Amino acid sequence: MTSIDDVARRAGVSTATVSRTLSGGAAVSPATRARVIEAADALGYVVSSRASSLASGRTRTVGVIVPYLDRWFFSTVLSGVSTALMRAGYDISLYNITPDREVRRHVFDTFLRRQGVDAVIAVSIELDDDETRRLLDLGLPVIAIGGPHPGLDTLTVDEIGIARLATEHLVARGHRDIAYIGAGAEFDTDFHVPTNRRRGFEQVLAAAGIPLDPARVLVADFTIQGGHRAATALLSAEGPRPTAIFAASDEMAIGAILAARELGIRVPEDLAVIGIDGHELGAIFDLTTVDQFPLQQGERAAAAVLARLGEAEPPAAASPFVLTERGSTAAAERPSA
Amino acid sequence: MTSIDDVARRAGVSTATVSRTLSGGAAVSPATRARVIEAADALGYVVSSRASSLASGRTRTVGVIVPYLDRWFFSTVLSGVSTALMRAGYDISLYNITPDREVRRHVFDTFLRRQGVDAVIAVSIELDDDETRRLLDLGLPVIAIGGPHPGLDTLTVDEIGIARLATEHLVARGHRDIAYIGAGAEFDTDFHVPTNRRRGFEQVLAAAGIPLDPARVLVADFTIQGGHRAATALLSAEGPRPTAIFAASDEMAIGAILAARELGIRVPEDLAVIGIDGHELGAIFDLTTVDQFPLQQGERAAAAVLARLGEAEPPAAASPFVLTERGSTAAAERPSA
DNA sequence: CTGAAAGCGCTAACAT
DNA sequence: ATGTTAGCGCTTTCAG
Repeated sequence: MTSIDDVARRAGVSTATVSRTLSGGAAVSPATRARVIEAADALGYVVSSRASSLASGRTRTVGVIVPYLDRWFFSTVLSGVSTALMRAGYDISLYNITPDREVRRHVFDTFLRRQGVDAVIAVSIELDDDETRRLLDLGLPVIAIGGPHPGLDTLTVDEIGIARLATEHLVARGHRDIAYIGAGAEFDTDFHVPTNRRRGFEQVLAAAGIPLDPARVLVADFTIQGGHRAATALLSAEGPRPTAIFAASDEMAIGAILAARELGIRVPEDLAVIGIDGHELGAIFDLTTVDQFPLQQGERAAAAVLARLGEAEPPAAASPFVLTERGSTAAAERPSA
Repeated sequence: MTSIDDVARRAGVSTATVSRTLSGGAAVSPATRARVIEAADALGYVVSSRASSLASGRTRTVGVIVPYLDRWFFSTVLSGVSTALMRAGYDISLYNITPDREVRRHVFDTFLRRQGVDAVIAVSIELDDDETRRLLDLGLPVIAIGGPHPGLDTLTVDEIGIARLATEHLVARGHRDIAYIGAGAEFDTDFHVPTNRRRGFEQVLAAAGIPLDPARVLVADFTIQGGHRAATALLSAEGPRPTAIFAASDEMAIGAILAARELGIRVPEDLAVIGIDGHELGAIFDLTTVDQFPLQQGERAAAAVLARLGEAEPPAAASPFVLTERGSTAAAERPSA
């Protein structure tokens, strides 16, 4: 391992000058700078970030906490975070926390603290007060995606607005018997379940004077399988069928479409389906969705962190979302009562 | 930030003793040990791993390189790696490399070297000779998943065996006109494309005396969309249709099933479909597959790394795979000529 | 079994 | 503009 001393010796300068040259900041004469760089290149020198960080206090590493690695939304956000952080020359320390309290505490109390990260990004994690405090106690910039997180710097999308947009799309097409698949009234502490989506849904129904039948609100876990299960139950139940389904994630919406197909229910003629997210599979299922650009959310979180670290401009305040209209909500043939 | 000095002072011992106690290794009298631990707990002390690693040379961090973060196989493997490493108290430094040569070099030359990792795990990455050398030059244990990687310690599944198993399943059911969707003859340098799967497929056909029509070999990118596209082309082409499709990944197999459904082709009556991987969506599509347990592959890679670091026993040599039979390959009604 | 002391490789004053 | 000199917080000989 070639060290800074080797470079200094070869360039005929002090280690301080090498450090100054390579860290960019301080003033170094063009001639010396050239010599140092030549020496560093020749020797294939790369700073040891642990030594550097021990001396400087900065690690150029950000801790990223995610609740799931193998679910589309989270891995897409992570992908965005990774790209943006790497571009800025930052390393990422990855922590996949589980619902297990033990594991979570261990991450907050041990991993994060010993590793010495410059900041942390918490992706859609439901934190209790204690955990929030521990995070804050790190004394670092903490950016959370998907709030609300009282006390934390949170990057939110307008969940209510998204849900309203989707619901309005359905209502505008004449649907009055709309089922909702998403988070229930209860709370999932494992990852942040946007109850606000349900709220937006309810607001629009109320505004349109449509009474909400509690039996039309189904709980599922945001996966294709979960949506499939919920929709199968819903669509094969006795009594009148809803004319539309609003799923709080595209994956559940896709599950619902699959369930409908299996039951011989045509989408969109017999049933309109709309989701949220902008999932890459949306196109193949011709799914209308409200895209919330998870990749960009990750990039924005990274940008927010870099801004807090003085490395960049803060990103724009609000995360965008747009309605992507596809075939799953084409005009219904069987408008409801 | 409370440091080792604080703990030493409070326990009335030297910092050396604190270090010895907390690192487990050396002999410390029970009485002192108790005092040290009490002091450390009381102060909420956590070692600074950068200081520790600077002094000891060990970082308890392993670098994990993946080609994709947002594809099921890779994120599932990563999930397994993460779980196992975390359980062992190791941190993970995540590097999502891209096809871009620049980015890749930067990861190998700069990120990995400056960060000071104890080992690296390369998940299904196609490395050229130069990159392999750079990795080896790190002087660290390097475990690759999905080879072959000449020169690297590689965890492989028996790709040929997997493909043979899947193909034999089809042949045993009377299929003689089988299409293959997977890697083409050419090479994808971005991520490791198991050409061996095609080879296993061909071997079984040859053994069964079934000539392989080159038009039956389609190239796709291992995604649902890719499989959908390839299968749509295949199934809507002029001339006789194959009676079975062997897709080199479950995602492509699912894409094929979706394509078949759209074309009104019944699975499995008109078309049998088999995939490889053990994808979580397999059940919902009633897909027969050869499961290769990606989560466990990740865990095994982590175990292999820990073994090389002297932290555990090496995992068993061969990665298991099993045929999971579902409805997509139930007896065909239209046996081919 | 425990302490003293010398670094690990770098950065950041402080000089010059 | 550049060199000198303290450390950063820990581990590890080396003594005792």
